[in-house]
Amino acid sequence: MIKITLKDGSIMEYNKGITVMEVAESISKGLAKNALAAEIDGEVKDLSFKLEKDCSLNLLKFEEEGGRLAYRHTTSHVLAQAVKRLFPNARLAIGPAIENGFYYDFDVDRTFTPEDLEKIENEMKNIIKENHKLERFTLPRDEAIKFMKENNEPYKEELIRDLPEGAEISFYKQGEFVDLCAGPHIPETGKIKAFKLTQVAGAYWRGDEKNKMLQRIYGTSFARQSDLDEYIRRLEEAKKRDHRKLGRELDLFTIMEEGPGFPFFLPKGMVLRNILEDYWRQEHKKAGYQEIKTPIILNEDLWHRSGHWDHYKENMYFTKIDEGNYAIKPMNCPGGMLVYKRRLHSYRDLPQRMAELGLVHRHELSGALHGLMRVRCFTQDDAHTFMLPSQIREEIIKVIDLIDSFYSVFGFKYHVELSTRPENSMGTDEQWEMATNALKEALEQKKMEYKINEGDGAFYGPKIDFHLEDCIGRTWQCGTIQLDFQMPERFDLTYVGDDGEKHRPVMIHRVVFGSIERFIAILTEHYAGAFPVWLAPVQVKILPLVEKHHEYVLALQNQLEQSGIRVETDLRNEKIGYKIREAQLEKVPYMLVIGDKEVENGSVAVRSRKEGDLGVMGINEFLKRIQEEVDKKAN
RNA sequence: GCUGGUGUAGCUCAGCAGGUAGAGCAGCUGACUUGUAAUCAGCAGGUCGGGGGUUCGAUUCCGUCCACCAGCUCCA
Repeated sequence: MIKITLKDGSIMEYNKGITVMEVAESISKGLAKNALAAEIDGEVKDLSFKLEKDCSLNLLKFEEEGGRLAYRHTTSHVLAQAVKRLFPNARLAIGPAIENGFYYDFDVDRTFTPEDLEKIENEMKNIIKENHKLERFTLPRDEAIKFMKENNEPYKEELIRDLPEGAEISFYKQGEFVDLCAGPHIPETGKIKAFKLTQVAGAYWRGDEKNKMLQRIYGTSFARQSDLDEYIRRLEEAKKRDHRKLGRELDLFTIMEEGPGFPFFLPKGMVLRNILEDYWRQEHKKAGYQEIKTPIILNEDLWHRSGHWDHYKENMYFTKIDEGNYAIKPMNCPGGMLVYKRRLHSYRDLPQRMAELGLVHRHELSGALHGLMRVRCFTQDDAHTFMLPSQIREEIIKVIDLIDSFYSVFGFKYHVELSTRPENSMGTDEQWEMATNALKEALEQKKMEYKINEGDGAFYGPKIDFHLEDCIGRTWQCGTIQLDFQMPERFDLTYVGDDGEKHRPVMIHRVVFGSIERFIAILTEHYAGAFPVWLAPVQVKILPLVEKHHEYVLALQNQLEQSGIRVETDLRNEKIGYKIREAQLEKVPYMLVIGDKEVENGSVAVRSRKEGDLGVMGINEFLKRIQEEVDKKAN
C-alpha cells in the first residue's frame, strides 16, 4: 500500500501501481471526467501514470495551468496528425502549448492557405471523433534516432541528438501518429471539445534566423465551446483598443511613410505627453533627482570608449560633420558619464542621481516596427545614479518603489524579470556575480516574485525588467533597472573617499516609463482611449444648443480655462444629439450642454462620458468636481 | 532583415475577363434655430503606394522598390 496526500490535505491509501486515473475515479466521477493531468510531487504527469510510492497528488482540470497546457498540447498533436494525413511530405518540427493556445511548426514545400486551414480543421475533427488513446512509450537513444530516421523526421532526429545524456526519450502514439514528446498529454483525443486554428506564420527552426523558415500554424482550444467563443470575442474587442487605431481616431500621433518608425506627435498627443512628463519631473524632483539634457549627436570616439561600437554598432545611425565621424545616440549613458566626469566628486555627494528625458535613435529591423510600441526613435525617461558600493541595495530599492508608485497611479499590473549575463558582454565573472546578487537581494528584500531570464542582460550589466500587459495580453518591457560596473571603469569615473584617495563609483541606469512613446501606447490601450480626466487631452466640451447661447459659452470657456481646465467648444450649427455623439466618440470626459435655462441662472447641464446625463449644477460646483478628480488622478 | 498577406478620396470600403474609377462618413456651401449618441439639399475631393515592363491602351497582367499588417528574430 502507498499513502497519497490529496490537495485538501487528506491522506488516502491505495495499492501500489494504481494509476492516477483510477485514483480520480475513486474520489468522484465528475473529477475523473474533468481531470486532464495531475501534479505528482510538483511534477505534471499523465493520468495513466502509475503511482509506485507515497506522494502528493493534485488532479488538474482545464482551469489549472498544468491541465490547460496538457489539453492544448494534445490539440497540437491532433493538428500535426491532421497535417500528416493531408500532407504526408510535411516534416514535423516542434508543437508546444503556449500562453493562449498552441502552435506546431512544419517544413512543407507549399504555403498553407486559409482553405488548407479549413481542411486541416475538418481532419482534426475526425481525429477527435475517432477518439484515439494517447499512449506513452520510451526508447533508448539509438533506437529513438533510428525510429525517427525511418519516419523521415530530420528535425525530430536533431532534437533527440541534442537531448542531454541520460534524459528519458519518450514518445506519444495516437492512432497511426507518433510524436517525440516529453508530455504530459490528456488520455484521449475525444476529450478535446472546442478548438480553432487562428493563423499561419513563418518561424525559424529553433528561432534562429540562420536556419530554415518553417510554417507555423497557431491555434487554441478550450474545454467548452462558449469559452472559445468568448476568447474570440475578446480578441475582437482588443482590436478596437489597438493604440494605432485609437491614435489616429483621437488624433494623438501619426506615423507617415516618409518616416517609418519615426512618430509625429500631434497637438492632442502632446498634451498627454506633457502631462506625463510634468508628473515625471515633479516625482523625480521629490525623489532627489537632478535633470540634465545631453546632445543627440556625439563624436564616434565616445562610442568606442563606451563599448557601444563593439556591442551595439548594428543598431546605431552615424553621420559626418566636417570630415569628423559622429554617432546619433542610441542610449543616454555615455553623455551622462561625461556630465559626471566634468568635475571631482566627494563621497559626501553620493549618491548622485541624474535624470534625463533623452531622445535616442536605434535602427530596428523594419519587420519589428509596431505603432508607438516599437519605433526607431523614442524618449527614454532615463536616469543614472552614481554611488558608493555600500549604497547599491538601498538605491535599487528606492528605484523599485518609485516605479511601483508610478504604475499604481495608472492601475497597471506588471511582472518582474531578472536578466543575467549575455554572451558577448564586458567585464569579469566576479563583477557580474556581484551585480546580479545585488539585484537579487533587493528583489528578495522587497519580497517580489521574479522570473530569471538567463543571458538576457545588457552588455554592460544585469537588469531587473518591469513588464506591462497590452490589450491582447502581450507584455512589453517598460521600466528597467540595470546595474553597471563597466561604464565607470571605461570612463575612469572616480570619487574622493574619506581617506582622500580616488575610488570607483558604481552606477545604475534606470527608466520608469521606459519609453514615453511605448508608455503612451500602453496607456491608450489600457484605457481604450477614454483617458481619465487628469490625462484627457480635452477634459470638457461645451455644447451650446443654438447660436444665441454662444456668448455665454465663450465666457464659460474662458472661466474654465482660467482655472486650468482643457476646454473645447462646439459652435457648429448642429443639433445637440449630433454634438453629443461626436464628443462621446472623441471620448471627452465631460460635456456641458448650454441652453436658455443654463444661461438664465448661470449653470451648466453636465453629461459624463461614463454615466450620461448628470443634471444641472452651478459652474463652481462643476469646477470643484472636476478639479478634485484631476487632483486625485482618479482612474 | 526573413516568410506570408495588404496598399483605390482625410477615414471605412466597393469596383476593374485590361478601355484612365464609385459609396458612406468627414470637408465646403446653403436651408433648418434645434434639450442629451447622426436634419436636409447641393458642391468639391483621387497621377488607384513609387518608378519600370508587356500592350494600341495598365488602377487591373508581370517583375522591382517603398510602406503597412501578422508571425519569426530583436528590444525601451
